[in-house]
Amino acid sequence: MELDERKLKILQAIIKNYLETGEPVGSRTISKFTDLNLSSATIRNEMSDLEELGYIVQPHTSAGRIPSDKGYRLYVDTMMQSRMQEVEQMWDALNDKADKMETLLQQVAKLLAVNTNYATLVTGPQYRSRKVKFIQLTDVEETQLLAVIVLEGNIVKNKMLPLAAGLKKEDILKLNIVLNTYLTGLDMSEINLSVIAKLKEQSDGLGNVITELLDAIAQAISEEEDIPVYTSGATNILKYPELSDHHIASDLLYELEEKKYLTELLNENSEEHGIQVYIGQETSVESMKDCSVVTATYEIEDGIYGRIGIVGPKRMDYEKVVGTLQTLKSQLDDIFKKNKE
Amino acid sequence: MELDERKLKILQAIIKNYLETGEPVGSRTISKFTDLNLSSATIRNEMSDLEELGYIVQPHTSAGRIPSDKGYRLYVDTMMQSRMQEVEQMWDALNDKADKMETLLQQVAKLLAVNTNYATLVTGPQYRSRKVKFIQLTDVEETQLLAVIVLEGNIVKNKMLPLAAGLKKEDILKLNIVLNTYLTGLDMSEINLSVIAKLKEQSDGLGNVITELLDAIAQAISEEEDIPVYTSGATNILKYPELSDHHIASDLLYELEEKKYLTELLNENSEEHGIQVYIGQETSVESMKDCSVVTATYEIEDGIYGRIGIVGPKRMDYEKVVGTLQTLKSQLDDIFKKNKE
DNA sequence: TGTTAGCACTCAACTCGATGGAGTGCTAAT
DNA sequence: ATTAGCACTCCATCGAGTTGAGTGCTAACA
Repeated sequence: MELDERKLKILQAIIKNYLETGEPVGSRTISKFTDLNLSSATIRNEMSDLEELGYIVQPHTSAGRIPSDKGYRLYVDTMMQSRMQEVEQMWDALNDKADKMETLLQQVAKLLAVNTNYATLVTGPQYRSRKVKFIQLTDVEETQLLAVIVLEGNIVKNKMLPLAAGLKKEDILKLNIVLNTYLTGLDMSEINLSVIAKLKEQSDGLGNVITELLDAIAQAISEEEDIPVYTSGATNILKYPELSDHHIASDLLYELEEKKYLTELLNENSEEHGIQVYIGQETSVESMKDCSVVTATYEIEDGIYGRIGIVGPKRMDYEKVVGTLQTLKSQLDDIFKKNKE
Repeated sequence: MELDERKLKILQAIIKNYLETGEPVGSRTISKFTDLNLSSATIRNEMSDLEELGYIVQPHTSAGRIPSDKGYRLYVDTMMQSRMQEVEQMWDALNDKADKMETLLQQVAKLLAVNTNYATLVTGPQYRSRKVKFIQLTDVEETQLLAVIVLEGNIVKNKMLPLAAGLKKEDILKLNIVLNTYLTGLDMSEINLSVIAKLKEQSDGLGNVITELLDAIAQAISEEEDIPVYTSGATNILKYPELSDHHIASDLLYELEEKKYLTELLNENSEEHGIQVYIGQETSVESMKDCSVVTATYEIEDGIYGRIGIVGPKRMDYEKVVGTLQTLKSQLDDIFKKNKE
């Protein structure tokens, strides 16, 4: 059996209708809903075929049909055209905040959640390992030393260290020079014993301070390694009856709060930079088997990417979601490109 | 009518039992449950009295009784003794992370949530307005200027500024000196026009940079003004049937995610530094009228306080919660005291 | 006078069957 | 190939009846 033009139209109509109502849709509805001018009986025959082909399923006999994962997949793959959205306010709201990465991304997540009524995810940049760009030591008070470490991508880390007694201004100055000379451009794996030895050698008598500093730097770099995931609008999922079931909702909300497996999900197919749609079991995350997840990749710097995504019911408005993600993606790209200039 | 010894015992038994089961408790249960050796009929009479006194209520005729807000209040006020808890792991887990405020507090929230099975809140320090302690400008690259601003309480803020062309090393050095000289020890309200004028006067020709810098400083200070609230274990509330009702849970989870009114709640009675218990309508937050909230205040620095709290069903294990909060509070106090030394 | 046994009464929760409606599959006619 | 018609299925809903927990009241008892 083939999936001809008419079957496709009917399938499309079924999915569209189901997306709106959330109820199984019957043959009579389709008969009226479409402009095909076919009787419900004919539709029934076609629907029977579509079910046999695996695109739709019946929750139980004598109920209407709902799309299967395969049906959604077809819909997403073939029928989706990007729609430009009325997301002007997004742009404004974003530009306001475009300086502090953390706040920005949290803001993006929130914005997206408000606009789509789904739960949203945003990850920061996924560096493999950041390189040190700049280090600065300052004595803030008599007893406190402030270490500012700037990493690749202008990530700034601070660390307060207790100031060893007897460390003079000129010692600090010297340390600054030595540290910058030997560490700039290196990442974690490159700061090995020989580098450390050379550092200590060059900083006569200040070896113990160096050790502490290196700890701080190591911590700063490794802190960035587990990429942060920002979520928003988690409670939106309660708006969809099929997800607000006690057990499902509980698992989902927990995952969105804890973010244990979310990173895995967002790292999946990370070589693919377009828009990804995971339907039902296609996700690797157990708690999301009744949802669909749509993600997009944005570019922060050359070769460094982050992701934005939304989590919602299988019957989500794919067209709109994809459209929104696309515009948001390109806006983020713009912002980061501009920021770099 | 008086609340005699026996009535108190019965009330206590009712509450205890209700805390465990979550079900209205009847006279027969109490008759067996307590060691008073009274028949259910006698208990019934006493319960009738207790209801008249307002300590317990019937959800409907022919149901058992549940504690009223007034009943809980009495219980909390009179019968609660602090219990030292098996929270050794807490201490360890906390000490590991005791350097970065933000992470620490998030960690505390999580720890508390895991230990109590309720939703938890933690606020950072509530300064009125922070004073500037130290400012440092550095040229990280040819085109970028890094401003590090240290505020009272060792809150470090960074801001990247585009570097105006033609700004020389010695200009930056000069700016550093001028800024520190005139701004150290001032808070937002004290940086007025006359100070700004003096600054510009002292930094011949670099007035426009100053303006930008002051913007950055203002932003850094005001960012701290809306105190951050960290939450964890929000999904725990779904574990309690009386809160997992669709509407209630949805409102609660939303509030815990958005944190709109939480700050208000945590600021309430902020002059009172002990443990606070809000039962039902006693909270100012609408969405929490079916919950109880317990908060404790901890000290970060002399006169500067933060708060930890938990949100759960009215039938919460007050004894345990208060105990846990107390030990956690004193541990936090210790950590910050130590950090200061 | 305080306590208790006994009984009638109440009410939510549950079970069960009947009903109705939405939807299907099949068949025969067009 | 399409359609009208019909029997059939199954879920949702509603109401009646039942159950059980719990109360309030009264009368008897220590």
